[in-house]
Amino acid sequence: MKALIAMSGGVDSAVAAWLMKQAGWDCLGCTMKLYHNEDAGLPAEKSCCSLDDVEDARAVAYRLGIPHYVFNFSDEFREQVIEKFVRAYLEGRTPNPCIDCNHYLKFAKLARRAAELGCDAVVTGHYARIEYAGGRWRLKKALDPDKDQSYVLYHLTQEQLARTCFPLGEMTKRETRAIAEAQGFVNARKPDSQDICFVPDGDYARVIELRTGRKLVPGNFVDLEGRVLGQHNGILHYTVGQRRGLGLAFGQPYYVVRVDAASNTVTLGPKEALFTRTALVEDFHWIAGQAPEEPFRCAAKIRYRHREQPCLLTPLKGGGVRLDFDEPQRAVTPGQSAVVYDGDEVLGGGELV
RNA sequence: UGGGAUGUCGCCAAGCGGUAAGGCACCAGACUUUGACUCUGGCAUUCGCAGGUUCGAGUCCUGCCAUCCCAG
Repeated sequence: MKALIAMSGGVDSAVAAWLMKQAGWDCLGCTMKLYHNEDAGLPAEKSCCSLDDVEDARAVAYRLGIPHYVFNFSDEFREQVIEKFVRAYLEGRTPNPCIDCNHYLKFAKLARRAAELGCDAVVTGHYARIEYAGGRWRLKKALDPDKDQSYVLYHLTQEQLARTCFPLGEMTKRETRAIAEAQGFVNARKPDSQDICFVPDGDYARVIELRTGRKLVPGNFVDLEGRVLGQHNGILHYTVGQRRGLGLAFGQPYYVVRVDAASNTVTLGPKEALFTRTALVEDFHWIAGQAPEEPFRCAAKIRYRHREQPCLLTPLKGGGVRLDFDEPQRAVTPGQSAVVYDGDEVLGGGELV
């Protein structure tokens, strides 16, 4: 059996490759070139596919004695991830580009490439598990709850799951690092990645300005009743639930409650104003392949770093879903993804409206 | 111009003779394969200005300045 290993240059995918090799697979390593740092006007460092990272991946592949390729997917990445990211912000939403990258690049573009190369499976360093049970493939949370990344994988289909391996699904980060250390991988102590890969310094607003050539338009901060509280620096600097950077003082912390692109307005309010019980999700993708007919109870995550919350899911006409949480949830944010779980299993997900 | 009130960190605000609370904002760090949130730490040698009383004044006295309110 032959596997194509997506090696980012980080420890996780390096160890994933090692594990596959140990399991007796015929391994091919590859690193996707997703963007050019220069596009963001930044030096080539601290990102998931800079030159250094490619070199790290290559070094690990060499050590494992497996071939290593670099695929230039920058066109697809720009069209499917960066442009969508920019569009979302201009419309007042808050995107999660990692989800799109998995959806369109790793498990679509890369998977097709794998097939062309005669590989039976695509392998990544994600912390998640895949199981076949009850007549279908199931995506499940990683055993290590602190590292679980199943949230960003909800777009996977039955066909993709059948041809994907997540060797780290039952590992803890500690174990992963220990293996890397034992194997003498150059990236054994490399820090975990963070931030958006194509926005290494965290200033996403600047990247958007740079890419659109659009000057940000200041507008009003308003309170829940519509009264003007002050001026903002352009809608894309704000996201629902945000506290810092408002520059306004009211005896208590104030947060962004809503961002409205049409009126170029950012609504602010106290913490209590952020809680809502109902969330609407559009274009819900069901991993099993088909949507249930009836409402049912489950648990849903509204953002990456949060524990799923119990709720009632109601399928809607048009492929969407309504989630009614048992407890009001903080900062339901349009553009972020809601992912639904049944215990350890990911049932599917979609974008919050 | 009379009468009243107030002037303490960017904003709000304790303090009432004993040597500047707190909140918000802001900054830094931590956390984090999205944006956020959160957490920890930092942040007025100085109290509108100038004198005076006192061992000692943001706190008392005098004058000035500024702002607000009510008169007119």
